[in-house]
This record gives sequence, structure tokens and C-alpha cells, in this order.
Amino acid sequence: MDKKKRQQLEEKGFKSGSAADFLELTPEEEAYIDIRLDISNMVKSQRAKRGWTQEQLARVIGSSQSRIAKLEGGDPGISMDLMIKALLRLGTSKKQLGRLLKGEPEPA
Amino acid sequence: MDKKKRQQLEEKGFKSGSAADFLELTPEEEAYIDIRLDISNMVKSQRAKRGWTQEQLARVIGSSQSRIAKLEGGDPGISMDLMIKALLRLGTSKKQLGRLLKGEPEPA
DNA sequence: CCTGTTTATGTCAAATTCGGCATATTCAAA
DNA sequence: TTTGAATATGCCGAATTTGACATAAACAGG
Repeated sequence: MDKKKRQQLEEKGFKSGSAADFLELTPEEEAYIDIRLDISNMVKSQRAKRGWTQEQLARVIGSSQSRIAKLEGGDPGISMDLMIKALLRLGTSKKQLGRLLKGEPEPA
Repeated sequence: MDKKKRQQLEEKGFKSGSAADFLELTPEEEAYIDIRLDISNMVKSQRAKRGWTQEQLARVIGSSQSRIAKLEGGDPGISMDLMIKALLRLGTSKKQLGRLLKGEPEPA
């Protein structure tokens, strides 16, 4: 799980301010990226769970397929606002989002 | 507490897509605004708790005092990314953010 | 009342993110 | 392998958000 995140960071060129190496991030920068990846991964899994295509999700939130692809891929050029809107539109509640960030397992 | 949020929405001109009246928001739009207000209010309270000025907080995250003021005031023209960065810099952890969104009381 | 500090509000050009579009790549079904 | 659907990647002008700066308003001590 942590391996997955690391790989997403290495593949994408995530700007880390001054240091290129992502290991030299401050704890806050690390937490910030961590939160983003948590949310983007949840968008991907929730969309799959509902059997929606990226195109479908894009339309219902007034976005485009390419942006959803970038969102789910952890692209840093996607705002958290867009990620949250997508997640909410997939039926995730504020409370569920809270659980995700707390690291609690999803209730069946 | 809910009264506070309502007042923030009325005072600021929060764009609601098509409907001007904030009572006609979809559940997702409502949740989205709710999350934003929760975070901005927490930034305000955490900053106060640490005795920092808006100017100080702005400097350590590379922003400006005016933007922090708008953030804490619930201005819709502030990104969640900036809000999260501010909150993390104030020492709030991902887990604490999760608790906030879940509606759990802050541990003493 | 002054005076200094903090916060609020408005404006600007620069930077970032936006949706849209074309196209490449991946993948599964036939 | 061929075909078609889904996803990934790159680019564009438009829209939004950015930090900065100025200045007003609110607040607290003297």
C-alpha cells in the first residue's frame, strides 16, 4: 500500500519545492501528498465499484475524461477541489472521507 | 455551529452553479461547502490556539496575509489545496483532519 | 482620544488549473 | 489478430487561483 504511493510519486514528477528527491520532503509536504494520493485512489476504487467509466464520471461533474484520468493517476496538476467533487459525486460522504483520512477500514 | 456555517454562506456570495439560493444545493454541493467551511474554521481556531498572526502563518507557507484572511472567512476563491497546506503547517495531522471531517470531538 | 497591531477587503499581473479535443496506449472479447 | 471500448497523454485558450500590495476596518493599550 505504501509501495503503491511511492511508485505514484516516482512516476509522476511531483514538485517538491526545492528538493527533487521526494525523500527530502518536510513532514507537512509528505502529509499533503499523502492526502492527495489517498483521495485519488479512493476516487478510482469507488468509480470502479460503481462500474462507471471515466467519461461518465467526468460528465456528471462537468469535467472531462482526460482530467479524471490524470486525477486517478495522481497528477499534481489536479486540484483537491476537483478530487473532492468527484469523490462526493460517487456517493462518498464527508464522514466516509474522514474515515479514509483517519486510516480506518471501509465498512462493508 | 450550523448557524455559523449558514451565516458564512449568506455573507459570502458562494456560487452555487445555477441556483442562487443556497438552500437549493444538491447534497454533494452542500457537502462540498460543508467540508470547506470545516477546514477553514479549523485553520482559524488552530492558528489562534498557537497564538500566530495571519501574517506569520502566511509567511511559513509562502502565502500572504490577505489570502489567510480570505481563507478563514470562507471565501470561495481559495483552493482546498491552500487550506490543507495551512492546516498541516499548523501541526494538524492527516488523522486529525479525518477526525474533523468525521465530526469527532478533538481530543484534549 | 491616539497609536500601533491585527484582520478584512479590493485590485493587479503572473501562475496554475480548467474543460475540450486529438491521439496514443491498454485491454478484453470475438 | 482484429475490433471496439476504456484509459492515458499532450496541447490549447479560457477561467480560476496565486502572491503582492495598498488601504480600510476592527481592536486593544496607554
